[in-house]
Amino acid sequence: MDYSYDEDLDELCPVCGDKVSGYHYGLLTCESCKGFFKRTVQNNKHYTCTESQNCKIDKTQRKRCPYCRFQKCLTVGMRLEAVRADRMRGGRNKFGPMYKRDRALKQQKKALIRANGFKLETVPQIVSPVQNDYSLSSTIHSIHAMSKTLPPNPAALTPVDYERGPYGTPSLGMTVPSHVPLAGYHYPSFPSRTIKSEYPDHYTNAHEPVPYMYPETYPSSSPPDIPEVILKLLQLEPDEAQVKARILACLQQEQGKGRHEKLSTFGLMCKMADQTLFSIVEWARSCIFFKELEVDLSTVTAQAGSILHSLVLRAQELVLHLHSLQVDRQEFVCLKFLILFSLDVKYLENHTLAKDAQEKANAALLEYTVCHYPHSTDKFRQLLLRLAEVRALSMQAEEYLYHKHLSGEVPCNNLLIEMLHAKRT
DNA sequence: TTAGCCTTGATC
DNA sequence: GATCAAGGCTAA
Repeated sequence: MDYSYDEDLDELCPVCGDKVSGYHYGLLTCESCKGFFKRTVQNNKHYTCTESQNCKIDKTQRKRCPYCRFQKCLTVGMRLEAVRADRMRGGRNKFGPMYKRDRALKQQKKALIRANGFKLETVPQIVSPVQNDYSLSSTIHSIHAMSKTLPPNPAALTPVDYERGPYGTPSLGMTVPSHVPLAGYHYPSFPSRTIKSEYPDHYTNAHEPVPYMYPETYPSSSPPDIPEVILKLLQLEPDEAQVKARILACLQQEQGKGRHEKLSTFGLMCKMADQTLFSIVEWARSCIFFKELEVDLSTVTAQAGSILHSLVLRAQELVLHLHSLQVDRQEFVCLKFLILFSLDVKYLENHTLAKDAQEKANAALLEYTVCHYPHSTDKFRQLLLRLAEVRALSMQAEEYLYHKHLSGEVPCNNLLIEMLHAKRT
């Protein structure tokens, strides 16, 4: 084994978090998990868990519960079929092209990171073939895919027989090695091992989303005149890295749970939404003016909820619009603040302080935009237009979520439900 | 039993 | 010939 072939080895084993040594049985793993998986499958071992089948598996505790360790191996996507029944050494298996593709994708992402000067949340592993895939990477992957190809309908994926090639045609041209996969191993938790497409569309699609970067529009030598309100708002901006880390930690906590406790992809999306909401609430509470408001929530006119699909599409359109406007950081914090004070709630509408806050922020945004973008006089009007769009969209999303909650389809946290109830009573 | 290192051999 | 993902070996 070559231990220094490229920077992929900086990655952590999805099973135990140890350093990866290369691709093993379908994905990048460490040497010990590779050996463990091989021994388990070759020797047809069956373990039992003395706890509740949700033991935490990390580098220091991976030896404690082989049952949960093997479960995790399967969950993250290690493939039983890659263990050879004939124990033939050397050579390559049919996963070669998949490893190559995965490498290319990682390289592409790294290039993107370098080009944009930021770090992506996660570099996904190869998509797991198992149907009950609860892994964090694949979940994020799924969410990502859903956002690009709504409506999310996993059933729409065409099942591809394992002996078919990556592009949906029989792999006549693909060399099948003389050695055969170990077919005798049956694991009770995965009764159906139908192999889905190894190369879903979202994996072959090279158009990865590029997170929007705020253009620094003023020359570094001469700091611009930024209105005081905007400066205060900038100070209040949450540390994005911290927010990301918290959401990731939360998801990783879910990852550590047993299979029966784990949330579905949609559940994890809700979890992410929860964490994001907490951050927004924290930000709102610390906002100037807002924290001085008296809390007296009132009713909001119910609007017919749109389907999630149209909401997401509209949100994507909105993001594109904002992107094309080249909203910079100063404008962005202003918009955020104005959205907070544009909520369709009576106590805000009738509150003098709220009106003052809106007017000040509006004036500051106008002053800033006109001052810094004298050649795009239309920009301020466009910003306000988008502001109204964000407001309408957020209200519809809120309605949608609330009705879903009432029908029991979406688990929402208490804070959100209290807020939504309060607005209606 | 684990996990680090070694050997093998098909593919590039 | 180089690569690298299989299986094998063995000290702890």
